[in-house]
Amino acid sequence: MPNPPSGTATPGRVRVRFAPSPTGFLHVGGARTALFNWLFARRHGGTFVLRIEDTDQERSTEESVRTILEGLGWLGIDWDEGPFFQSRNVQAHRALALRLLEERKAYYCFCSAAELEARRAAAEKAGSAWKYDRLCVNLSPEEARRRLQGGEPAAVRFLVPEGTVAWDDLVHGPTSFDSAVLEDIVLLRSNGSPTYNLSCVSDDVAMRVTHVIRGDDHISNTPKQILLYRAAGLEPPRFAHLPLILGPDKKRLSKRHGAVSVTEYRDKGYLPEAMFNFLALLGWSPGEGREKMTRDEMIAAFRLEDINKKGSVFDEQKLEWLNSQYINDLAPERIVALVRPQLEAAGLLSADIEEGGARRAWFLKVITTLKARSKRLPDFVRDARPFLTDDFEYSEDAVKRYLGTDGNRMRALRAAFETVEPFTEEATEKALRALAESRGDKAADYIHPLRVALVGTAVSPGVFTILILIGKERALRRIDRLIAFLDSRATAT
RNA sequence: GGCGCUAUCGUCUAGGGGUUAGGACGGAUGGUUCUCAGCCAUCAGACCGGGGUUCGAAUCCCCGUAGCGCUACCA
Repeated sequence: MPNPPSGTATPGRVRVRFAPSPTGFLHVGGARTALFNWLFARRHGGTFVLRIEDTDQERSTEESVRTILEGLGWLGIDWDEGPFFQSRNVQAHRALALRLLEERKAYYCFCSAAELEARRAAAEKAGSAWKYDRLCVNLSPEEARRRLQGGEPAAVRFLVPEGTVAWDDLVHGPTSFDSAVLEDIVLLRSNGSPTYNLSCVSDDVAMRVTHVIRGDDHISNTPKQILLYRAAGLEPPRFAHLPLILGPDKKRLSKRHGAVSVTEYRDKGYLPEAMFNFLALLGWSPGEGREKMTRDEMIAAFRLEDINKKGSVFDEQKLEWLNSQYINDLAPERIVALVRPQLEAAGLLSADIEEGGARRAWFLKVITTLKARSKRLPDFVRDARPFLTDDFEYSEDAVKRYLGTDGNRMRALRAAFETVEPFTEEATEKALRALAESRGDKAADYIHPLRVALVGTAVSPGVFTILILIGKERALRRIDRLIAFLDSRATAT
């Protein structure tokens, strides 16, 4: 049972929302925002609402909605209400704008995009910062109505009142803006569609959102929204602005930094629990140097006050390390279930290693010996290959480093192994070492080529371990194959 | 340009008027050993700069500087 909410929460039930726009995949920044909202809601026994901000009809796609839901689902971030689609609420958004219009807190603006652009260019040329010049602010309602009826298109602008706008940001502390720096923002476009700030406020009110937790690229939208709440006579929610996730160049993480979509990380073989844990630690720390934590531990420890203000670089190496930690905790059965599709795709899946199959137990042993050295799921597929098929090559590196010019040692080893019974790790190791000693060689002179014979690579788990896993019969065949390879090489040169 | 936000090891961070400035990833070295990984041990590595306040500042204040974000009839 988590402790009662700490002082940050306003009284009453916590309601938060994640509001992605479906114009692409779920990127890690968005995922982290969702995650923090989720953690906060769970911590306070509140409600997590999912709202899809699809009002940009040009760029929003259903496919994108699907991948966002898929990404959240993969991470185990579930929502209590929604998904709601913002586009369904445009009537409410418009009604709010119309109400402000009625109360003279907003006004019609007939300036066309081209006129605006011209005036802006002129202002910039003159070296002054451009802000909408309020050309239409004093139009009488009668004149506005007349021009509207005459078919002239008009946008609705919010009349920004004078004064300062301040709020106590839950992560940044007291923050304020002079409203003089704000221009009269467009609420309704000339085609009648609502703009972001209007829709956002309208929906947050409708959904009774108590805490807006979002990226700090929204800090400059916050005063506009607070002003809108005030104009509507509504109490604004609390705001918490999260630091951005950065690429290695300290710029906001984007596609040119490589993978930014959570599904890409899934496909690269990261575990959702590792990704979740890693993302939670980006900008948040529970203190005490805790790194690897369960979801419940994170929920219990989560406090907005502990979120730091500095943007954090996404360090995939650390993600990989965390992932390896999580992989290590996984039961072999779970690992098999996770890599099964890739095994199948690689043509390595056979009935006898499936659940209930004759070699199931054996295969679980293979996975177990591979576990400690695996950082990502595909590592298993790569490393399990020589256990599942004879179809593998000798790596160039292994050949260069460990293969001599003739097969004599391997011939001797093969003969020695042939008589080892039972064929155990201890017995085979003893036989190999005895053989090496009797011939005045080092054990390594046999061990390394043997590894190449067995798995084709210069690196693997302990040779005797894999030797037993592969089994006497197959091992002898593979030694034969290496001898043949060595002999053909000898005659070729 | 305007406005805003930020500033502790390479990276993620803890700490916060008096500390050997702590941990994790990554790096280096050594150990285990048949390789690599793992594991264990050790090491290197930071308070952006300048002024204040103070007996004492990385910590509080101011001023710089730098980085980032926003500056749409996108969200």
